[in-house]
Amino acid sequence: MASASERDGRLRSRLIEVGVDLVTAEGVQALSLREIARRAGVSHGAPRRYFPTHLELLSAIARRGFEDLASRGAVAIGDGTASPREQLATLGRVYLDFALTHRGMHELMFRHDLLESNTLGLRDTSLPIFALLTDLVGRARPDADARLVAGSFLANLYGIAQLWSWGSLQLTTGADDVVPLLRTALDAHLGPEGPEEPEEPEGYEG
Amino acid sequence: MASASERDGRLRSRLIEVGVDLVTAEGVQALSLREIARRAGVSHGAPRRYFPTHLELLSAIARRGFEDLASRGAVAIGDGTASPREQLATLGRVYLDFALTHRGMHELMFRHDLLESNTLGLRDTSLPIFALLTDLVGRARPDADARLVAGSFLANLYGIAQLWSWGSLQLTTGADDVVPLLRTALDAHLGPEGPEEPEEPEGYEG
DNA sequence: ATTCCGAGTAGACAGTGTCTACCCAGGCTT
DNA sequence: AAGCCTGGGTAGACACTGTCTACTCGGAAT
Repeated sequence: MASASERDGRLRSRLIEVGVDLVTAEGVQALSLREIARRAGVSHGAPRRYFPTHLELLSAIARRGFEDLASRGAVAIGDGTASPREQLATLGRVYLDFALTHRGMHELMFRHDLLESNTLGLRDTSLPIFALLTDLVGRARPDADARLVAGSFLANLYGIAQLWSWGSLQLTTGADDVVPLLRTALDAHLGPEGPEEPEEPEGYEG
Repeated sequence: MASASERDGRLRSRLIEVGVDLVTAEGVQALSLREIARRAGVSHGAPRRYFPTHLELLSAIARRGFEDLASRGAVAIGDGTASPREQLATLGRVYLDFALTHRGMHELMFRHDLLESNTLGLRDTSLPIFALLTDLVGRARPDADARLVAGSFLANLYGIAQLWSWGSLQLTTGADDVVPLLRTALDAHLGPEGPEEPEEPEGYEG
């Protein structure tokens, strides 16, 4: 029986689950170490056995968010037979939808102190995502430096998620959903929407 | 003598200055209410006379950051005779430079809890900036919806500042400065760099 | 049967933001 | 001129936080 491995991380995964629920329901400021322990039904010192510091517990919760997001992306992409542009549009929509419906988790995922400490292993999580983006961009725009365009596009998505989530863009654009902004970012980085085949690159020497 | 107005806000502005220095020197986590009061040489209850809550003091400090950034932008723009694209490039460079050399302040300025509470009056600060951006974008790209493009471009700049500041892009792009990314974002939203005169817009009637 | 050890408890400590009672000098009224 | 009032600051309390440390206890291994 799996009693060993089961009990090894029983409280550990329970803490993470409680944290995920808590940040989803009440936001990132509710994620105090003691509150998580309380809701998990253990004393405030118990988490220390598995997470030496509060930050490491938060990192584990944030990583769950990244895994969740990556899985949603994978599901939406499917077998990956759609055009690169369509896949990028799908990924962008999935990401923005996730960011706006899981605001607390999204905020947690991109906290500076989490990202800057490598305890999260976050770079390992984000690198394949960035590689996928770079590949798609490279296929959609073979004329450009795919890493630069993919980086700028990723930053664009992130910025839209942030500015939109705190309402800085709703007032100014007057729109009631984020899709036009996503389309604008896509058009900007991939060129205006070609119907099927990509337009011939100008000034591109093969 | 201006004793009345002087003494009225003497401690108030002192607290803000201490906060600005502190966040610049030691980062946003050093901005505890009590630490600011300590460095200002007053008791921990004194700030409450001017800032009913810690958040309002932080907001006042952040607003100083916005004013500083806006003034740098205005200086860099000068009389505004340069081309819209050049002005946008200048503003982008000023913003990214500010964000990367004043990381603590930049982080404070865009904290969710500050932006979401209107105590800051931040929207009043950011609206004219966005209006300027929209105007410049509208002149640089008369064919497009200026609000959408300006919003996406602003989000792009913000995202680049964030992702770059925590190192998610250095590793992947391999570059050692942020200028290529800025150029990529500019090219994306304003079209590839025309030498002097803007290239004729395609499919533009009128 | 005894020893040992992992896992969790409980208390202490320094630090935080907020609240409240107090205090005191300066200007006002009377 | 005497007394009051009030703005501006002090100081202590309170609940809460993250971390550290001493401890307990049940079950497994020797």
